[in-house]
Amino acid sequence: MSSTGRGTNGPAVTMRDVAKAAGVSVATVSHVVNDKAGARIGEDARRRVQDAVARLGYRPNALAKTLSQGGSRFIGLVADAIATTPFAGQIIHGAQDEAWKHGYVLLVANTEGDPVVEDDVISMMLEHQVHGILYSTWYHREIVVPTMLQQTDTVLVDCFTADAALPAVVPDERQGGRTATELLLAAGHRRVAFINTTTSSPARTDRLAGYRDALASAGIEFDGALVVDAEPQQEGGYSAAEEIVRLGVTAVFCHNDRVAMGLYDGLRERGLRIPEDVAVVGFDNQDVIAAHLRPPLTTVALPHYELGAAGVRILLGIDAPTAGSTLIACPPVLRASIA
Amino acid sequence: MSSTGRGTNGPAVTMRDVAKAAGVSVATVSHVVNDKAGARIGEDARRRVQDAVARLGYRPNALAKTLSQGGSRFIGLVADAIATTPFAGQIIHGAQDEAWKHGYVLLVANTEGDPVVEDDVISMMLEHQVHGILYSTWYHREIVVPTMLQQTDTVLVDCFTADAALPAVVPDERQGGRTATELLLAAGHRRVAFINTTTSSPARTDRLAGYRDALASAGIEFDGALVVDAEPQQEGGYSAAEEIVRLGVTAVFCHNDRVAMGLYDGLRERGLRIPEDVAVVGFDNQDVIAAHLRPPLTTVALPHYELGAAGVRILLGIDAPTAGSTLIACPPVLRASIA
DNA sequence: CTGAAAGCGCTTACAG
DNA sequence: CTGAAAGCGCTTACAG
Repeated sequence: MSSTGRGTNGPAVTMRDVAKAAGVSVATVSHVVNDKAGARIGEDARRRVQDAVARLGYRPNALAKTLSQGGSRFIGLVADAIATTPFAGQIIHGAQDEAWKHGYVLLVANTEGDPVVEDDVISMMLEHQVHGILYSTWYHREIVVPTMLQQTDTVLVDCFTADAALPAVVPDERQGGRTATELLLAAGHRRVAFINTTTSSPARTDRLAGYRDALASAGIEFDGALVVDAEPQQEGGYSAAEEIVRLGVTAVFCHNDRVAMGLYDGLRERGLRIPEDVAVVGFDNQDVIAAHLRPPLTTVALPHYELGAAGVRILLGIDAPTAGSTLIACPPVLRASIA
Repeated sequence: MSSTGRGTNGPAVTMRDVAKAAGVSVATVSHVVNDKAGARIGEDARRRVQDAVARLGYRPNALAKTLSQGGSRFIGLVADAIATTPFAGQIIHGAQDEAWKHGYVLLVANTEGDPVVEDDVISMMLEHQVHGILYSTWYHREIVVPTMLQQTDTVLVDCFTADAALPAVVPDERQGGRTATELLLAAGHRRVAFINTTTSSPARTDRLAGYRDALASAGIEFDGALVVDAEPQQEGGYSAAEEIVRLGVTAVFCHNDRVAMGLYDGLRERGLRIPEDVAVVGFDNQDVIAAHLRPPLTTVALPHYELGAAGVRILLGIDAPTAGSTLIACPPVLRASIA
């Protein structure tokens, strides 16, 4: 790669070079470089080593260190869709911060859901001696894991298996649904519709349960006519507008922010104002959308960052995995779509 | 991590174990496992090794391999914002696909733009003996790179330095601007407005240049009154609507999709239909937005995937770096917002 | 307080 | 065709 102009790196300086320059053995260098507790090193030798390190620009070879110590400092993170939403990015961000905090480095790989790539990626990670693997999906769902994962510790992030054999950390959809609904109820609304998704998923089931929880707590009878199904995108929300108007509700909880965005459109087209005529709450807190709708959308956040962080905590044994899935709260994000 | 139920991994099986099981030396195992061209291995020995490998479930230790071979198979990718848009994810996706194709693995790290984290991240990568580093930003801009990058080969992705000392690969904003404008011109529009961003950047400068190029080629005189500046989000587009209406244009090129989204709103509010009354074209092809606006937005794509892929190609010396920056085309994405 | 030596799991000339 | 041996850059008992 001469064309790129490689850095000023001659043949890397090793611990032996430092030892020679400092007039000590490599063992001594190793001890001072790593601040070994057990090792009593003379002030003089220590200083000479430190000087040599600085002067030569010595940088330890992490790979060699791993080899001799056994057990690497890698954690693998496999994601199924890194390129479509920021969700995977948030999981990576949370996982990385937590991993770093404990001296671990993330080896991330994107599979786009391809099982063949998935196996390649997992063997790559295994060959790199990862401490364990975080297997993540971009939306909460049940999965069947690649069998190759049995060869290492793994924790599931934003997904889970039917038999709950693997520790999993997922968003608390039910609490999220309850929270969203309560936001509307707290503003005085009594007839609140719920535009749920047509696709079956934990989000569909549990957000509905949360919606019912909130109604029950408020002493409002559940009315099945008030929940309408729609595709989980803008188009779905837009189409649902007519039904929402017909229902004559004053508030609606949307399955996600994209649906809310479509609903805004449909409502506006029918002369309804948000939040004066109808209050709206979304779900996801999707960056490019929620904060920039008119009015800015009150919603409930999907805790992807925390999902990633909690995942590594469990993988490293810092947090104990809950029996079943570990639930992470979906916090409310208040903006202006509720009057 | 016993609580997680570690995989069925006893003390990893090594090449020595395989050698013993196959009744050969480790050298022989190494040769057959790596399919060494030079080495003539008897059919018999080869088979015994392969059997042992399969039977014991041997998996080579990539770290040890790297150590003995020198020069690792890692490429570092530092990103400044992985959690807000899918852009970084697309760069990662492209870089990973290309890296894998050549037997390299990506070590990705997110810095959220923090210089301290940046230095930590780069030293981590250096210690892991990366072959080189891809330094990327989530929007195209001029930067000054961390000096630590001098210690290895690096290529800039979606950013560049003033002195062009480092190879860089960036989107061809000018061509993108021209393409967007031409889409409108080709549909017969003559008075096309341009809502540019208020923030100074290559995108602002070069998309404008492209817009002028297109007009010039079409023999239309540039009219400065037709370019209006707005903040590069929905709010900016919405606010610009009034001016657009006043201008009486039949077409507008928006600095990005988010601006277009806001403009849709503002235009609709004034009773204008898209694309019948005014045709709109965006920029970015932002996943969650562009395809789901009403009508779906015709736009020009930011080639993040290609940026990442081209970056590794240059880093690996497969493609020669262009003097100055390597420009990647921004292709048009046709949908329904142009009549 | 400090060093010689063995070892981590692999590769690679070099012999035979 | 196959193996013994040295070496990659580090760590870690163990001596002294």
